[in-house]
Amino acid sequence: MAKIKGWNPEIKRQKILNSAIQILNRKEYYQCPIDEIAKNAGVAKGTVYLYFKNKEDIYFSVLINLIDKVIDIAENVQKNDLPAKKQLFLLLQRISNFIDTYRHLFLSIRQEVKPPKEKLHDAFHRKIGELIKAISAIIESGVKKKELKSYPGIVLATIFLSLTSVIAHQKIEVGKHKIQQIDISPELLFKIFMEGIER
Amino acid sequence: MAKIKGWNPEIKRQKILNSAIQILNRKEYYQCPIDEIAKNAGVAKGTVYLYFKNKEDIYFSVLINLIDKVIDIAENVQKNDLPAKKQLFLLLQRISNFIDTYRHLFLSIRQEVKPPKEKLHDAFHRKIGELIKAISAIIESGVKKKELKSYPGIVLATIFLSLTSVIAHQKIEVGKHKIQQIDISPELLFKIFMEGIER
Amino acid sequence: MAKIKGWNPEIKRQKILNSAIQILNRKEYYQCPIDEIAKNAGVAKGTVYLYFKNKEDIYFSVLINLIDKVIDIAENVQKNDLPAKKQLFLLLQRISNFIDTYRHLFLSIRQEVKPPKEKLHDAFHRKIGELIKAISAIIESGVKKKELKSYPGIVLATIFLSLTSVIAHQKIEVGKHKIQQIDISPELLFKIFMEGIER
Amino acid sequence: MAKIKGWNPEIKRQKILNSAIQILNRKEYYQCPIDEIAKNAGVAKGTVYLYFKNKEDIYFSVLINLIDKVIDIAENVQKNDLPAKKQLFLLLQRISNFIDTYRHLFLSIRQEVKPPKEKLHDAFHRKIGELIKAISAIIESGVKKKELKSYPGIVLATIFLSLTSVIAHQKIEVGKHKIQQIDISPELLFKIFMEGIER
DNA sequence: TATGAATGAGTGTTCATTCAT
DNA sequence: GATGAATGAACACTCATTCAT
Repeated sequence: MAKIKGWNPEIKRQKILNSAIQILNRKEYYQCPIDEIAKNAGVAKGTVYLYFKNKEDIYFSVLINLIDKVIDIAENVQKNDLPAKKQLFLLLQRISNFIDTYRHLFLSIRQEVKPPKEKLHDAFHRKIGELIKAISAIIESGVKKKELKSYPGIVLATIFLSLTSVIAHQKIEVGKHKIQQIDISPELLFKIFMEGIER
Repeated sequence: MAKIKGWNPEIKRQKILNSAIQILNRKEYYQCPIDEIAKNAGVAKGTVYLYFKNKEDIYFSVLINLIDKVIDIAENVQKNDLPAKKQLFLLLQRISNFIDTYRHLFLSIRQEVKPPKEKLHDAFHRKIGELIKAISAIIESGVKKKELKSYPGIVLATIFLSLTSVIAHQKIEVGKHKIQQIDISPELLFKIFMEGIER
Repeated sequence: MAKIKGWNPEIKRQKILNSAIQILNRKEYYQCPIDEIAKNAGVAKGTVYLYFKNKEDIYFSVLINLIDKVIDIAENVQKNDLPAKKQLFLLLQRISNFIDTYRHLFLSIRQEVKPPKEKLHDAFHRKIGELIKAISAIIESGVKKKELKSYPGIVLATIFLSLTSVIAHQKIEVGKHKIQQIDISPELLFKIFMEGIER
Repeated sequence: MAKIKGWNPEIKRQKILNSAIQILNRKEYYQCPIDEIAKNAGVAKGTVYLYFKNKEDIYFSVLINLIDKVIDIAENVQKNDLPAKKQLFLLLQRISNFIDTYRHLFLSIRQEVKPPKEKLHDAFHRKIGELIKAISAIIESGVKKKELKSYPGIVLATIFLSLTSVIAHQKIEVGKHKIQQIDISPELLFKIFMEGIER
């Protein structure tokens, strides 16, 4: 039988991926049975294995998918012809919003370190590299335009990314009350990143 | 009669804890069977349950134990009567060394977000609070002495802690080669934190 | 698509149930690992959990299944248009035979008292109620026809059921010799139930 | 060191036994850890093993202890020089009261059938035999005095004992309501045993 | 005699993965 | 391709029993 006209395996793959993103954003990896991801995607368990090699593959695909979204944000920000400083602040704000939705997974990205299976992890790290590059591009344009001090773009991008996790740790509720009373606004964070804390 | 002369439960508890620290620093929580932790500590599985309520209890005890070590570092640094700035830099260096040994677990600390059991997690968060306080103390003394700009100590401590994870992400080897070529030294990181990046 | 043609979950469920009946009839509940029940049924341990929620579910399902068999006996006996007295005797005989095969489980039925999980136990007790009703029906027809004294059917059914356990305790072998030399035949038991022992 | 004057191992044994009776009357055998029995008796776990060979030994000792109490009841009743019928009724009443306290264990006695270890079970069955004998004695005196029909005492005693379990099954609460509405009083039960149900 | 820390076999349950349909 | 029944390895946790003190 010929393929159904217009049938696209990518669509179903994405459906499963989106389901996985939801589930994995709620709980730890080991608390997310494939079956739950499948049901949530409206497909059978076996179907998941037609699109992903195994559970880890799903996991890293989710992370990569998420990083892609952040890369998109960075690239969109860069298209503006605002000053680099403004772009960077905009980026921080948008990532901050992004984190509101994907906090748990976002922190997973930052945390992921030791992979059982090399291949998957390599792809993941290459993707992280891409993200750093995308942020780096904004920064380096700022360096070029003398808006920013001339540190290597990659270095600053790495630090910038690290700062975003400050945002992610805000507003985490424990029990029924926030545990950290302080709210570090993107504005404040950005100011400190720009000006430092030394008098 | 009851307690055997010289028997000390804390010693064995610590032995198990140290074993758990080793194992949990190597792999994810769900990949660390209690049995492995026990064997590694030189005791039987059942013995672990004499000292810890369950696996989660071990996990959070490990994290708390680790945070305690960092708190110790911070408190020791503070005892010097060096300028706050120097203290802060010293702290960054020492945490950097600390991370060399406990990288994976250290990142777990930063990442820990969704706890199944409230009680354990509350204790964990209180401990994180203590750590922030300890770092904050150093910073506030710097603010008082006009070495640092007058931001709230807790805010800066939170950001400072976040920066340490930049260190943790350095030098992560994937496969047989570093994935990130850049090396962000504590010196560089500190300079940026102090002076900002804006020209 | 979904269900394979001819696949019938009831058949496999029953297969597992029958296996469980065999095993549980031989030893105490806590001495019957799920794994043994599974192997005996020719399936894997995991398969058991596709058909039963947990071990208790198996246990109560077994008991209910067994009571159903006794209810069937009672209902079949009632279909005869023999006098109630004859029916009652027939019932005693048939239950007596039934007990030969399911002695241990039959005594479990009588003994079951303290349930950890309400739901399962409720179903079990409802089933016991059904059995009492079925026996009661025979007795009440006898009361109506003035064959029997006019006690409430449920009362007499309860007592009747209790008498059957006299049968169950017969012929229990301990070591290699019967422990109770006496044999109380269904005939004798029935006679006493009918006529009493008072002179 | 000499034995402490008046120290009696039987006293401690009995203390443990009483504790075990309490615990085992509440839950199933397999749900009663030795440790709980020990704590409840105010001794250490190890101590239990100085007085009992293993858990089964405790269990059968408990049952035997309980049967002894019923034997005592029977023997006390027999000492009266009431008519056998009155004695039998008295016995039923007293056992009924006894059951109020030891219902769960009492039903265990009736149910116990398949023992893993021969020796312990033999002792148990011999004790059951004693009980039957004690009840039998009352009955046979009644037979001799022509109060009762001349069935073998053992047979009637066995049936009599079986009837007591009707009492035990009364008033069992399931959820929050009695499951069996009927209350079969000792009086009614006795009347039926005496006179039968045939018209 | 008494203790209770230590043991490790045992078991209920979960869940990633496979494969016949 | 899609399904979901079947599998069985894996693992947390319990608890009877032992034994050094």
